[in-house]
Order: sequence, then structure tokens, then C-alpha cells
Amino acid sequence: MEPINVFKALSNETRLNILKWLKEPENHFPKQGAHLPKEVSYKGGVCVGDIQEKANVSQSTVSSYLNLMQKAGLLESIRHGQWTYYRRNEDFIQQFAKYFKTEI
Amino acid sequence: MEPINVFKALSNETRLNILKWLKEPENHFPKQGAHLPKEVSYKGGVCVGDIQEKANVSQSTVSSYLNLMQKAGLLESIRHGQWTYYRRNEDFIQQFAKYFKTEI
DNA sequence: TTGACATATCGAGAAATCCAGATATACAAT
DNA sequence: ATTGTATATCTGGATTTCTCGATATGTCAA
Repeated sequence: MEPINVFKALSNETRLNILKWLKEPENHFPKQGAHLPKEVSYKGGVCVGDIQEKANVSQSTVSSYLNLMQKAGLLESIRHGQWTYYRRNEDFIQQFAKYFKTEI
Repeated sequence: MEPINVFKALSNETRLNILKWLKEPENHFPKQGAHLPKEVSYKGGVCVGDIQEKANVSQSTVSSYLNLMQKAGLLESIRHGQWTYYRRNEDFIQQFAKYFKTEI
């Protein structure tokens, strides 16, 4: 775990919002692309295009943001056909919260 | 509370170290300047010069780092004569840890 | 295999951050 | 008043981050 990279990932409004939105994907991504049955895609995460639309930044920006957050440990991704679904890495986030409480 | 500013403040190795050192000033600042009786200065924090020596960055850099961290809410300072003592704002840090656990 | 679409990567200019030295300010002691 | 010390602020060059458009890659459908 590289705390600095986690803090850097969270030092940007858009990225922080993405992480929060992904806490409740059903609420924040209602126009869920109909690529997959609801239960599958929500469990598996939200696809890049839907996140881009909500975040209102360019496709390349959102893609690299998601990659950055994944490298930091905050997100994980699953490819499903031509879509990549990103979701929170809850284990890691919880572990980091604990680190913050005890080490910081 | 501006979470983004807190994350930015913590996105730097030196600043993160300073925050950790200030958790146990007695351990990390043994050559405590003899400006004040020990109990006073430790309770009140550590002076800029001592932090600078430990952090091994320039005087101006450490001063602006401490100012940044204070603005973010992580530190508080007390002036005592010609010395400024910085210490952790434990209430804020604890509050932020809670925010992280519940909101992030 | 070609075309369409989703996502990733590349390249670059603008903006922000890093961090130092120089200078200013505040206070203490003489 | 003057000098010395601690800290803050200013200035600026180097580096990093931000964010885009363009292009590449991967996948599905026809």
C-alpha cells in the first residue's frame, strides 16, 4: 500500500466524486447502459462511458483517472466484452481507513 | 472541512512524515531546543527549526508546508516569543478519519 | 473482413506544485 | 537603537499534474 498514491488519487474533485458515486451506483448511474442484466453490471461495476458522462470530462481523462485510482488500489476493473466495468475495491478502502485511523 | 485540501496536504512524503513525527514528538525530536521547559514545549508542539532539521528541507519550505497543513486543518500553531510551535490538531484529524470511514 | 463502438494510450500546452534562495517581519537581548 | 535569532513571505525555475484531442487497440456484429 502506497499511502501517498492514495492521497494523490483523492486530491482531485472529479476522482473523489467518482469514488463516492461508485458507493451507490444505482443512485448515481440510473441511465445504466443496457449492456448487461442489471444485477450483473451493478455488481461488476459501472462502465467507463457512464462514468464519463456523469463526470463530464473527456473520455481520455476519465480513462486515465480510473487507471490511476486502480493503481492506487481504490478501484478494480473487470472487462466484459468491449466494456470495462470499474467498481470500488472495498477491502482496500476499508484497510486504508484503518491505516488512516491508526497510523496518521 | 475541505477534504481535497487535506488529501493534497498528505500527498507529499515530507508533509506526511511531519504529521507522523508530531504524533510522538518526544521520540522524534530528542534534541528539543531548550527554549522552554520540556512539558510546556512538548504540549505546545515543536518549533519550526526543530522540524526543519529533522525534515531536511529549507527553512522556507518547511514554513510553507506547516502553513499549508494548518490551513488544511491538520495542525495548529502557538506563538511563544520568537518561536512558533506546531502540533497536531487531534480533534480535526479524528474527525477526518471518521469522515473517511463513513463518506469515502 | 469490414465497420462500429468502447476503452486505452500518446503527445502536448496550460496550470499547479515543489522547493530553494533572498528578503521581510517579529521578537529578545544588549 | 542595534544586533541576532526564529519564522514568514516573496520570487522564480524545475517538475508534476491536469486535461484535452488524436490515435491505437480490442471486441462485437454484419
